[in-house]
Amino acid sequence: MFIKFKHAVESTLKSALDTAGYSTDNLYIEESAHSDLASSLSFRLASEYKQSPMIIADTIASKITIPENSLIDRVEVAGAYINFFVSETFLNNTIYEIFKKQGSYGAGHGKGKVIIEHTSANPNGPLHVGHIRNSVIGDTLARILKKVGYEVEVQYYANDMGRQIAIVAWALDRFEFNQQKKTDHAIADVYIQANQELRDNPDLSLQIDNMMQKIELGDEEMVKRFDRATNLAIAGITSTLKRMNIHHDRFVYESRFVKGGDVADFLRELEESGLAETIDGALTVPMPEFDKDLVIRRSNNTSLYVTRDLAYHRWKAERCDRVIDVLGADHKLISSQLCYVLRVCGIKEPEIVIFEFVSLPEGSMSTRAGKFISADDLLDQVNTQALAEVTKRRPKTDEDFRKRISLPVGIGAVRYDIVKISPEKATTFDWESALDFDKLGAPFIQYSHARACSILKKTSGVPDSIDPSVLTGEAEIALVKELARFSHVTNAAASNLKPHIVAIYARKLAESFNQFYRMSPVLSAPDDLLEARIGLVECARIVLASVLDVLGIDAPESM
RNA sequence: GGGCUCGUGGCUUAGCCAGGAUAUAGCGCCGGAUUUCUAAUCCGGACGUCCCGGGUUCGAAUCCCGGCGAGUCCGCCA
Repeated sequence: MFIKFKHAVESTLKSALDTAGYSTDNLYIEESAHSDLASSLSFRLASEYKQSPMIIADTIASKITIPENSLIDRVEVAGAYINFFVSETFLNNTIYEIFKKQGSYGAGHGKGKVIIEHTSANPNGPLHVGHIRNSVIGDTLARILKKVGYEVEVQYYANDMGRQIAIVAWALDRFEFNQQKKTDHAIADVYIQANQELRDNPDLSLQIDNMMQKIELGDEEMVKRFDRATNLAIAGITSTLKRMNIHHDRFVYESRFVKGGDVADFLRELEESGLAETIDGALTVPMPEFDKDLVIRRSNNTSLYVTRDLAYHRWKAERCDRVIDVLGADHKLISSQLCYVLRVCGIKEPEIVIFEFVSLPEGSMSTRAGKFISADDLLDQVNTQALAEVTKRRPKTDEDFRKRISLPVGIGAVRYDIVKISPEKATTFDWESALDFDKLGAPFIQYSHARACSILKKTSGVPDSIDPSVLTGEAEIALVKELARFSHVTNAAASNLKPHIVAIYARKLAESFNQFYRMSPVLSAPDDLLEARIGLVECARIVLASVLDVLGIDAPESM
C-alpha cells in the first residue's frame, strides 16, 4: 500500500507542479520523520526560478488538489518542505489487503526466472562461520526474489576437480579417515595433514600435478577418487545447510563442463574469434582494462577454475533471465574478469553480490591451515545457549517444549545476526556476541509473533474482515503504517539485492507490534474495538510470519 | 606499489548509490513501568570532531580531490 501511496504523491505533486508552471525531472520525494512522505524539490527549483524556496513550496501546495478517497489525507508545508500524510483510506486498504492476500501479502511484480548461486564452498572441509555469511545472504536473497514473484532456482557450484580436491583425494589415500566424525570434518582433518606434508616435502606436489592431468583427461580411477572426496564433503555441507533452513535446488559439478565438452567448445570459440591468443604456450585473453591478462588454458593443456566457471556461466545464462552470484570479496577481481570475457562474447553477465570477509580475532580463517570455527560448532553452541535461555524464561514448561523452541530460536539468532549486517562490511567473529540473546535480534521478532499468536488463541475466532476505521490509537496507526511498508521493503531489497533491509524492517515491525501490545489491550478492549483489534493482531501475525519466512527464520506460535 | 571495500558515541551498526528538517538503532551504563493479552516487553536519560584536510552547493555523514588507518585482491591456485 505504501507503494501506491508513493505513486499517488508523485502524480498529485506532478500535476500541481504543472498547474503552478514549474517543471522538473525529479520530484525529490523521500521518506521523512516529519511526515509519511516529503518532497524537497522547492530547494532545487529556487535557483532555477529565482524565487525563495518557501514561496515555491507554498505556491505548489496551493495548487494541490486531493481527490475523494485518496490515499493522501493532507499536505502541509514546513519551511520549504512539502509534507504528505496518509489518509484513513490508506490505513483501511492496508488492512483489507492483508486480510485478502494473507500469506501472499507483500508480493511484487518480479517476472521471469532467476538462477542464484551461493555458498559454493570448496569441498575440502566443513562450512565455517565465513562461508555461512555467503549462505545466509544467498538464501535470504533467494527467498526475497521468490516473495516478489520471480521463479528462483538455487544452485551450488561444486568444485570437484580443482587442485584442492586433488589434495583431498591424495590425502584420503595417505592418512586415516576418521569414521566417527561428520564426513566434512573428517575431510578437513586429512586435508590439513596433507597440506602440512606438502609444505614439508614440496617434491610431493608433483604427485598432485599428475593427478590434475589425469582428471582432466577423464581417467576413470582418478574420477572415482575425486568423486569420493567431493561427495564426502558435500554430504556434510548439505546437512549443515539443512540445519539452517537452507536448500539448494541443484548441485552443479564443474567437471561436467569438462566432460561434456563445454569447456573445449568455449576455448575453441575464443581462440577462433581471436579474443584469446597463445602466450608462452598458454591460451590467454588480453585484458587491457586490467593490469593482467587472463590465462584460460595452461601450457600443459589443462583448464583452470575460471575456464570452467566461464562455461558454467554460459550454461546458466542460457537457462534463465537473471543470473545472480553471491561471492566473497576475494572474488572481486576474478569475477570482473569473468564478466569481461562474457561481455565481449555477448553472453549475459551475472549480477554479483559481494560480501566482505569474516575474520577471527586472531586473524583470517583458513581451512587449509585448520584455522576456522565451523558452522556446526557455532550452531551447536548457539543451540545449547538457546536452550538455557528458554529454560530461564519458561521454567515451568516441559523439556520437550523447551527443546522444540530452542532450535528455531538458535538458528534464527544466527541467521539474523548475519543478515542484519550490510554485506560490504567486514566483520570479526565474536563468541560473546554470537551467544548473546539479550540484544534485539531474531528472538525479539519471533517473540512478537508468538505474542500475537497467544492473543489469537484466546479469542473465539478471527473475524473474516473488520472495520479498521475504529483503530485510531497512535500505536495502532503506527503499526498499520509499518504493515503497509512490507512490499515496498521486499521490492527494494530485491531490486538492490540487499537482504539486510528486510532484516531491519522485521525489527521495526516487531517494535511497532510491541508498542501496540503495550498500549492497546485486545482481549479486554471495549466491544466496539474488540473485533478490530483482533483483526489488527491477525494482520500483524500474518506479516510477522511472512517477514520471518523471507528471512528463513521459523516463527514458533509459542515461546 | 596498484585496484577494490570499509572508517558514524566505549563496542556493534542504519543512513551514503538517487545531498536536505533534531544523524539510526542495538549492546553496555543510569533511572522508571509488571495484581498483564507471555517482561525474550515497554518508557526515559547520559554518551557523537559521522577518520583528517580541502572543494562543489543555499545546504555535505552522503558528491569531488588529497591524505591517514583497516581489510582484501593483484598465481599457468581455487
